[in-house]
Amino acid sequence: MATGRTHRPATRSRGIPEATVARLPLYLRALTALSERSVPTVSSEELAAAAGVNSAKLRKDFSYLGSYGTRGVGYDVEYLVYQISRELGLTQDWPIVMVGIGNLGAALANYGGFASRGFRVAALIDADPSMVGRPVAGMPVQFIDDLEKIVDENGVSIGVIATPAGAAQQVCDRLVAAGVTSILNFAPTVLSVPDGVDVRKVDLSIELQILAFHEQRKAGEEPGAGAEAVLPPVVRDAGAAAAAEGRKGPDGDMPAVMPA
Amino acid sequence: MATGRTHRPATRSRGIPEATVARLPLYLRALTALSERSVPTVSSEELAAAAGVNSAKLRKDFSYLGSYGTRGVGYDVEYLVYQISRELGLTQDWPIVMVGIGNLGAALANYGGFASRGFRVAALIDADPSMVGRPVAGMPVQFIDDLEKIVDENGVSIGVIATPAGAAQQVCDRLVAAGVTSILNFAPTVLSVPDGVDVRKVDLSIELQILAFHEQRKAGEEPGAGAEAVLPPVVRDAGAAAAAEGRKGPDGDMPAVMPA
DNA sequence: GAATGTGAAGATTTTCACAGCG
DNA sequence: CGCTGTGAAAATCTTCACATTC
Repeated sequence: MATGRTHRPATRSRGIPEATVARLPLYLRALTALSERSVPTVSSEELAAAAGVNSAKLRKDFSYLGSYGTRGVGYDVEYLVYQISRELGLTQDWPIVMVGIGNLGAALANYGGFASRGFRVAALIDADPSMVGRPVAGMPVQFIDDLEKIVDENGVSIGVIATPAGAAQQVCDRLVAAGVTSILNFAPTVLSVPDGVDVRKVDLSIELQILAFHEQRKAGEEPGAGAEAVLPPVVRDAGAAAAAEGRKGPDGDMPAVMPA
Repeated sequence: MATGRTHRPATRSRGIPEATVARLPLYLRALTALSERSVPTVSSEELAAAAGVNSAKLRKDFSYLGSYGTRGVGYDVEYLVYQISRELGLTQDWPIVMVGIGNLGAALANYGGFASRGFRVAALIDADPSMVGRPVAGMPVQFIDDLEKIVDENGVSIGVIATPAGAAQQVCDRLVAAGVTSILNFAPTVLSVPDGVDVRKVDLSIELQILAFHEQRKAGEEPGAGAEAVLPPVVRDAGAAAAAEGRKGPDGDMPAVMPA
């Protein structure tokens, strides 16, 4: 590959801010729920509440798409569903392949929300020969040797990686070489891809760690607030570390001994 | 509840920017890998590459934690592992409960990365009586009626929701009432929680939709670049919409007929 | 009157670039 | 000299507040 490396720093998507794009699916879901209840129109205030954002942000977001509302009235639900779907590319059919049909992969394959809304699981692929042929979510698992063929024949451009961390980069390389240009990565690894390939990662343990950070904060804060008794969790044996000389932390203090 | 509502807008965590907090787990993982390979020190450049960020960002992030590096040398791997772990609150033991042991819940329970690094699955809970007692990930599923008791007895402050969307808010309310103050939500719903409770959401289909957006972009762009043949996906029947009057989209044009 | 659409202000995040220390 | 730590600039994102339109 010539210029290829990680990330895509500049290529901003035709004016629509990334932060807005990330919220469009939220709006779409809220709108779909309204649509199913046959609600004809909705105000920015109501829709924002349903989507869990504030109304100014929602209106700003929509302003990037165009003027789809009516002043004094609100937004036409069906119309907006269509416009956002179109913007997100969900009026097309996106065949996807899932690689790595372990616990998580199988759960994802069975997950309904996956299959809905324009995405179609074209194939499930695994490297374990004993998995091959076994039906998961009503579809036989295929062997990884056929990955390139499967991608090619189905015109797949989106791949989902749910393999163990060790296999992820290799699988990723093969997917990319076969023509996949978007990857959703569930393996706890940083994937390196050439320019022009998008990677999104979903990492369960990272989310938990972020929560733990905030949770820790709460424990040391206002002892009256919060819900019920927030009993401070037991302090574990405290991992490992090297010898410190003249380090300064923002707390000022640090543990006198850092265990190895 | 008195003031309670959604989100927590102001309460910035003791100076460390949220964006930085979100990256600390990434650094930690990269550092842990280095540690296992017994690498003693690492430069911001190397570590940044391993974590998939750029080095200026990494150094800035670390500067919020304190001066933990050595100029001309780099960072002591073990020391940094310890400092970041501590900052994230991972030197404590966090008992968590998982509610909703369906496909996804079971997969999560089995997911190793969940149990590692300070998190301990204290209980698996489900509302389906036929699940109760069944062992999942070597642990018997408990009935949802005991939720409050389980949370209380184990001092749980972090809950994971992997129920169907319809049950999520109800489960959330019970968790919060029982004393849980951080929630990781896998159900495709916006959860409403009182102030002081953190919610993080992981949504598989949203991630896919964001990828689809970028994928759609690529198709309409430079037809030479990208990998191999990017065959444009088949256009589906195009969902639903209302009649349009004088709307203007940023493209100027829009479909003449919008199917209902 | 009601609610959108949006400039402008404010806040946060990223990047630059280099002073300062080992 | 090499690499960290960090002010300052740039970019991005959020919020305000109100003119505009139905």
